[in-house]
Amino acid sequence: MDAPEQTDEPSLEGDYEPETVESRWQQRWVDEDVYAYESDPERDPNTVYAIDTPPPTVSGSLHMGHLYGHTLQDFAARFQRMHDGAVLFPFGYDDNGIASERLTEKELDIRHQDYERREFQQLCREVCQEYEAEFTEKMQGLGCSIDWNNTYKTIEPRVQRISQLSFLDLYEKGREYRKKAPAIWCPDCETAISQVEMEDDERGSHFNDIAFELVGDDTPRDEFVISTTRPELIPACVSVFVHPDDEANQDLVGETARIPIFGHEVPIIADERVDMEKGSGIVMCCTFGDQKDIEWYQAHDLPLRVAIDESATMTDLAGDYEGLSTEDAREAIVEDLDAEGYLRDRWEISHTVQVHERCETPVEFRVSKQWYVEMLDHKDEYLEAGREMDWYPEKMFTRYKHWIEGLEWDWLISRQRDSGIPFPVWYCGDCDHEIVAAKEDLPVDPLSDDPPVDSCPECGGDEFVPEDDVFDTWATSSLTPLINAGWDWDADAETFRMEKPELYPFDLRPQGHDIISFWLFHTVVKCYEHTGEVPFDATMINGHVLDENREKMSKSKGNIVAPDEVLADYPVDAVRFWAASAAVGDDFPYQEKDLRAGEKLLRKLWNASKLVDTLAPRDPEKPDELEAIDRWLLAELDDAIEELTAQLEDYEFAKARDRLRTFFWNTFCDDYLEIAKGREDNPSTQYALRTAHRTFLELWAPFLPHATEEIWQAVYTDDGADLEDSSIHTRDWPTPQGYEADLEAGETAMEVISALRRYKSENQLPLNADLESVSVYGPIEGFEGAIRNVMHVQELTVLEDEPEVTTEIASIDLDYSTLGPKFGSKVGDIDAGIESGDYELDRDAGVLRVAGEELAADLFEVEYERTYSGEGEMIETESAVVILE
RNA sequence: GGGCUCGUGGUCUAGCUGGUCAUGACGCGGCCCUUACAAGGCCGAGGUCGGUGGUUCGAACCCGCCCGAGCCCA
Repeated sequence: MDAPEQTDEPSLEGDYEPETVESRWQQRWVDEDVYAYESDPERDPNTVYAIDTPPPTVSGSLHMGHLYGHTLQDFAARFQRMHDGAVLFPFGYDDNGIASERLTEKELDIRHQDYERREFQQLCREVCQEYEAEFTEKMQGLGCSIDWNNTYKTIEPRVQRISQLSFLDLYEKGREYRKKAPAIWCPDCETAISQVEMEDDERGSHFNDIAFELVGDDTPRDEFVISTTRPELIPACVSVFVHPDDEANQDLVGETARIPIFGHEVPIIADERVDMEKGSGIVMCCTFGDQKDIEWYQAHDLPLRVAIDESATMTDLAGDYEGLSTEDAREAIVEDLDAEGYLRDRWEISHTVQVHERCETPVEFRVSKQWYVEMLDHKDEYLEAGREMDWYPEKMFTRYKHWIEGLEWDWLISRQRDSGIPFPVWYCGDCDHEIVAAKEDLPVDPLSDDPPVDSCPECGGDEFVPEDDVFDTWATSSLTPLINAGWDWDADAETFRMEKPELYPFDLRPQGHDIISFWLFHTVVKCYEHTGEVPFDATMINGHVLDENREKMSKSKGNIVAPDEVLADYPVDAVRFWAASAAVGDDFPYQEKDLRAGEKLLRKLWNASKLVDTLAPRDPEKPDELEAIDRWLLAELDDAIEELTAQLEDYEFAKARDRLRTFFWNTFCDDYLEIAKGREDNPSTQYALRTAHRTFLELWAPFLPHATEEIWQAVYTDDGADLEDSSIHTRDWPTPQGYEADLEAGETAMEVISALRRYKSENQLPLNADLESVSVYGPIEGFEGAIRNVMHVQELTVLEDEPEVTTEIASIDLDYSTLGPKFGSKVGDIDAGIESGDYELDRDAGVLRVAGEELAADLFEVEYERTYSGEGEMIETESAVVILE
């Protein structure tokens, strides 16, 4: 076999070679800025389509989720670019955070603690650059129409400035506060973390039954037993709870208990949050064992007893156990309880504990000073904002709704970490007064920079303590629309303004369904508070890519499919065709056979293009009058354009894909092209062929950008034309041209053709075998030539009258949709009457009498069975009768 | 434990504002080299629409319960 020839120029020669074609176009699209967005603040926002893209963590590898998510966005971007003009499809790199911190330490063999934060961040930026470049290359290999001139990195100073501006704005609006409150805490990382960063893990442990004595003389009993997995928390015990319906233990309510070993006394309180099924039904409440302890602490105004410090070491409250780790203290306390007779039982269990997802350390709940964004008082507004957006699919709105309705805590935004974007805040060393940075100074790092004042405006003190916390990563990720629109503080005008106001609100927020409650929700909160506007017109929720067996891909299962491997075997366009197969929002499996279907389509498109090229000149004259068959094709094409446009506007990519494939493959290739082969010198057909072919390329362009570009450039552009103008992707989306045709006749003709094909197939005749004489009874006016030609019919007769047949009633079809409401429960009797033949058909009156009722003509249809008694063989189709002799 | 979503031939799916032969693709079997494409074309087989109870003249579709899967939150 010959080596495939390197094709540097687009051409229709030979077979389609995606491996050379696809990379060539990817390169040229980027090099020649085909997808560049030019901002014009004066532009009408309605003519700009802007996508707020998700910023992937670039130090990680590209996975199928990236590929799928961006491909969906690209369908929308490419369609909108053709349909409605300017499109912004930006790209964001998320490398602000612990992942890049670790990466930098590893890469440079350093510890971040040895550097000033600002210096270390500079090192991070340098290290991340390589990863960004690599990620960019991989993304460009997906063929998405991203504008690579419009990118942002969450680690860059511009983004730091916006993040800090956001903090200042919310602070000034009174939407943020610093408060001592319980927070989820990782004792290994020594930071507060959010709920999102926790995960469940199954761990071995022990249940310990511990006896508590009652205090006082006249007590209902001497002692009771509680069960706990965390005996080291008994020095932190602040109360004991009993369920109000727990009759067996009701006598304890109102009494006072003494804590063994430590001796302090706590009240016994009734509360319905007690789980009566667990252990003795009596539970201790500590500072803090779990989230329920926090609820109780808040609900019953309990005191704090902090026995565990930020590094999971016992405090002085733990008396003799001070300085021990929680684990050592647990063992020591159990031993001592046992020695003193308080330990009544102990057995091994396995249970779920909540651990920090990053280091797998079990979390603690600690009281510390943290920054919060107030949210609970604006829940209604955020819900309303969600309602104002269009949701694709609509059903996903309920997730957002339930999330907001279930919110119980304000948003904790401070993290005790080294890497990240610092809070632009200092505190007065004397009075703890909060001093925030001046907007024009941002970005600042309080660890390196001085506060904007010389003395505390509150007490006059001149010592300042820098805040060393950094923002939660979502505090920055939730600003992507503002980053993309260039939101900033205008010091002269003393107001916030956007560099590209025409983009905001954005047209589309794409989202995985798993992070609706984080990314989308937090973005709505932030942008709404800053601008008073809902940041998105619409949100498109994408599902997850599962493995061949419909299971979630995960490293531990080892069932991950890497995009690199897929793209090594299949053309990008075939992968895109697969990506378009699922309804937006549904999870769907990776299936290799679907990729083969895409490959077949590319081959079909290529081969059909070659055929069209041999049948018609590239730019034929438009004839004054089109013939019926050609007008029919173009009228059908008009219908397809109309439907596809509506589907793509509604993000119904799967429907659009199937509609277009069916029309292209079955109607155009199987029906029309076969007919056109016999009409190659006909100017009407030549014109229709070219019009349809150009239109098909345009309609396919959002789905199959590489193949359509290759064919378009090979056939319809002049050499050396500027790609920005000549690319198929910058053309106008097709609109219906108003072709009128006898669609019924076209449809009937196609039925006749397929009936003849079936006849040949069933009689094992070649499809190009001659048929001597064929008669047709049915509306095929204008299509006689086409039928004769494509089916090789020597003599075609159109019958004026129905052929000689003896007819017999085969069945009577009822129109149940009107019959049902009209006759209700009589329908059963009517059915039975027809079934048994017990009815009377009055042809003169046009009515059917059955079961004592009279049905008008519009309620039923009589189907006849025809028996042909003439010469030859009769074939019936939906709307025609065909006779072969 | 709570909420949301999903369950349709061997596989992936359409249909789900109720109307009676349930759509298409892949796979499978048979036939056909026809003025692009045999990696094509034509024909065919294959379904208790997860189970169950109900509403209705009529349920894949609406409602209840159960089973299974996924996501989110406890």
